[in-house]
Amino acid sequence: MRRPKGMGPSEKPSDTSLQEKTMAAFHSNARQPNQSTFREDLVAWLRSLKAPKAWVGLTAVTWARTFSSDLATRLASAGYAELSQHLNRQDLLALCKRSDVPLEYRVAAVMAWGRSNPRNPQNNRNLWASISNIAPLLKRLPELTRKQAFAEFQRLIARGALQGMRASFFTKLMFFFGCPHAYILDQWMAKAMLALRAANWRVSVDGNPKFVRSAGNFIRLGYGGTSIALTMSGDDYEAYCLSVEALVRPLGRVDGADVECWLFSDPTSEWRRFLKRLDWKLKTERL
DNA sequence: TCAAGGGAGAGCCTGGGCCT
DNA sequence: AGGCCCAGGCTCTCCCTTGA
Repeated sequence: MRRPKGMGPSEKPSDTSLQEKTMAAFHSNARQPNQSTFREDLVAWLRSLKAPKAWVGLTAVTWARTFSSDLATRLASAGYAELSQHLNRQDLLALCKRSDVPLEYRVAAVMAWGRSNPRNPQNNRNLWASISNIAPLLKRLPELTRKQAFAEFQRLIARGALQGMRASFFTKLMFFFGCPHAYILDQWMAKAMLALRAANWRVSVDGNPKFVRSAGNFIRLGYGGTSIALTMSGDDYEAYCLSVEALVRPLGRVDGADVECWLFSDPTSEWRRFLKRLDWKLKTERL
């Protein structure tokens, strides 16, 4: 199936009835996601796309080399082949379950998988220096709810105990270290969910859908739109996870993690190109 | 045809400056 | 003072071009 004409923010939907239904849903601000929460035409388009290519990150050794040659050497000679390999999700999930691998090495593997700031050595040095502060929380992740875990992360941030790591990478740790039903929330997942949410679209003067982020979003990007805002709470994160799960059936996916893979897509996909065309620097507007 | 080189795009936090 | 915004950081990978 091709991309529907009405998909884009400045293009008119070809199906009038669909347009009416979609527009009616634009003003739905319900916090609990339901079918009208999302733009149905976008969901249908997404469902029709071919499976995205698998994400490929860095090896832990390569990542470590971006800020510490000593650490890179230590990882390379630690006796764990996975630290020198490009891991997929399943590989990384398996590695993170292994208690025989030092916790910080597993964290490095997750940071590498997500390509944490290879262009910013100082950031990664800060991140690495904060690991001892976050280690107790990481060990408890399997026993915490996703809302509790995210709230504890925010408390660490507020105390200044965690530098170089924001929600995008903490949620990766939540996912890989076994916090139940936690999903990764990075800029692309945030953008995907904001774009799918019908309340963030309006009808412009020429009758076309126009992307305008409303004020009621539980997902908030940082300024410039490349990071997750520090103002997101545990409740906000919980609402995000519920939204992901609400898309399992509409998108025909297996579970929330599968939805996340689908929405994250790959950097060259049609879906990603669509997201990039939207204006993420716009301030939120009150309806 | 293949190897080498170059350009562009991918990732995201921080610091600092401007604005209200 | 706090909100808002932008530039900086600068490696790895992919893809296209060039030259042997």
